Amino acid sequence: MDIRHLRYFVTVADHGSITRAAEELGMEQPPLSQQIKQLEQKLGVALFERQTRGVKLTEIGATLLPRARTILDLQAQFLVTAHGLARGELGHIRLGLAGAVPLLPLIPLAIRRFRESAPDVTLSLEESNTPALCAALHDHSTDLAIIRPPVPDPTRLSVFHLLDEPTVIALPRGHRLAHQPVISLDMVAKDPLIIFPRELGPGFHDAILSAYQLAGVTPPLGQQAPQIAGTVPLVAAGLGVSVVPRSLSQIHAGGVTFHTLSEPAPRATLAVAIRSSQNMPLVSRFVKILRTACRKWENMSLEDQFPAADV
Amino acid sequence: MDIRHLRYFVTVADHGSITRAAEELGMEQPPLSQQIKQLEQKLGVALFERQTRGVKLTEIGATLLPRARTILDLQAQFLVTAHGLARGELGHIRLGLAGAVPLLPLIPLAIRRFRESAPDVTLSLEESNTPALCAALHDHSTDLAIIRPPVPDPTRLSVFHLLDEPTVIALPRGHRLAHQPVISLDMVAKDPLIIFPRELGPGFHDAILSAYQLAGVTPPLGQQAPQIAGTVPLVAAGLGVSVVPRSLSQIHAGGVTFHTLSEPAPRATLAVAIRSSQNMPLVSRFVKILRTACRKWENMSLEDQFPAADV
DNA sequence: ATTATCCATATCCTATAAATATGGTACATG
DNA sequence: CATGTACCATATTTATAGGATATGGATAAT
Repeated sequence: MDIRHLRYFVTVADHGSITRAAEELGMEQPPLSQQIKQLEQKLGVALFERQTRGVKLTEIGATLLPRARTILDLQAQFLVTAHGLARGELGHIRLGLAGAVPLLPLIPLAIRRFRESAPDVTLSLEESNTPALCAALHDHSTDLAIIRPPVPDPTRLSVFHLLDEPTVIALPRGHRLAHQPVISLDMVAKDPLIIFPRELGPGFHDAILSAYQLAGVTPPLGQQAPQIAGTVPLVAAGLGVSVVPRSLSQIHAGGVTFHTLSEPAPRATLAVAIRSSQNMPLVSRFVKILRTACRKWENMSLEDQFPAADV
Repeated sequence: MDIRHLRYFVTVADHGSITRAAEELGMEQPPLSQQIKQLEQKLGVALFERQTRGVKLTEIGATLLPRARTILDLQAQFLVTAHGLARGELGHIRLGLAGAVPLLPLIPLAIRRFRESAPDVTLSLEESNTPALCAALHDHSTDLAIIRPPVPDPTRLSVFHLLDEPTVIALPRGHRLAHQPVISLDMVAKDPLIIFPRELGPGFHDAILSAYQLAGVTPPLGQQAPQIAGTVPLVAAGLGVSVVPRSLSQIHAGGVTFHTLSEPAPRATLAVAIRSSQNMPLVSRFVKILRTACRKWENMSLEDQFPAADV
């Protein structure tokens, strides 16, 4: 049996006439008669009762008709879904975000733009750390991840650079340098450095420590923060100072002040990673939107990068 | 697109290899490769990622796979259902019963036998009156009806005789003839006759009245009963006497006694009616079972006709 | 380096769906 | 009552498409 047979069956049933159904189907009457006959033979049942004027469904035919319709509907849905997937207009994307990434206004913006371009795509977000996100990509529990390079195991992953974000230094309220707009690392060499565990973001972690090293100082290590953005409250509590991506300066917890770092200053790099085998148009489109958004963003003024409403 | 394509798609996905899928499908590898390729072109998406050793589902392919499976399942169900309907092994039958018919042990027995022969057939019962049942047959709200002939409009209906049941006369407790085993109609000529409205069963109604006429008497008409079996409680209330099918003697309400009628006695005829256009094997089978059961039943002794447990 | 495995391409063949032509039947109409 | 019309069925031919066979190419295993 064939889907064509079902379509013929339904069309003939709807028109009550083989001749008219043939018109609708864009074919002649004799082949349609034969196809119906063949279907009946294959099924072993009479679907129609031949009358002098047209044909009429038998009871069995009437029983079978709705089932044939659902199969045809499903098949049509199948085609629509496939075409939609082909054009990246529907489906589901699971997006992983490295620590503190959502604080960068750029990212929510890109997500919003993507959802406008593909309204039928459902999106799930998950915030985690870079190594975990890479593992999630590998085991297919995430489709796309914005991470802080480098990735531990780049095999089977494609990584696209997004942007290098400047870092700032966070000082507690009342710190002796709280009034200095620009600070160099050697000026805080004696302040305990609040930093996140290296496992949560080896790239950024190492960037911070090597910047200290370049500055020729070795800070005492303060308490470990549970995540990248988690350093700010600890600074606020007076446990030390911290070097964070500039986007974190949006957090105004407990009078913490953020100060531009003079060179040598680490940079917080962001990249987007996907599986190399990934060829869903949805994902490619998301990556494209992200990259163009980043290019625009890098040419913006500081005020535009962090709109007043957010700062 | 064709169901065959879907079957190929699913089989290749299950085996992870075109070659092995081709074996399973009983065909060679090259045509299967081509069909998969065609399907991908038609859908506009890559379903598989060709690898050096076998093929692997793409993300889109994995999304589409379960949908393809459901379509295949539905199609298989469709075939099974059609074949089942062809053999009369499944489906649904709506059976209409005229008044007081279920009291005849024969009918439940036939129903039970039918359900044994076709366990997957669902059966719905409805008790009504003969004209209403015929109307229900015409408008397809019932498939089969056991009625009391004649039917008002026999066009497009086929009626098969089932049996002629003797009638008995029902007397209230303490009636002057309560001890007489055999009674003739002229003996109760002065007792009010409890009878159902003619609309509920014209055939039986007329049979009763013409029997009285043949006996040369015209009884006073008592209260009308709401249905055929509804006469018995009215007799029990002392409102008169009633002529009922013998199967009603199973009702022992309020000391009513039932007495054989000497000639001229009406007969309560039962028949089964179906639409003439009806050609469902299920229905034909039911009719057949009914008729053979009736033939057997007519040759039974009274004790067998009304088993002790029921009488 | 060689073999084996597996997918892709090319060509041929067969099966089947569709078109054309025609016949038969019941209902409508003059 | 005869004719015409509408509709389905049958027969024959044609074209298309799926399948088989043969072969080539790429990659991993020995």
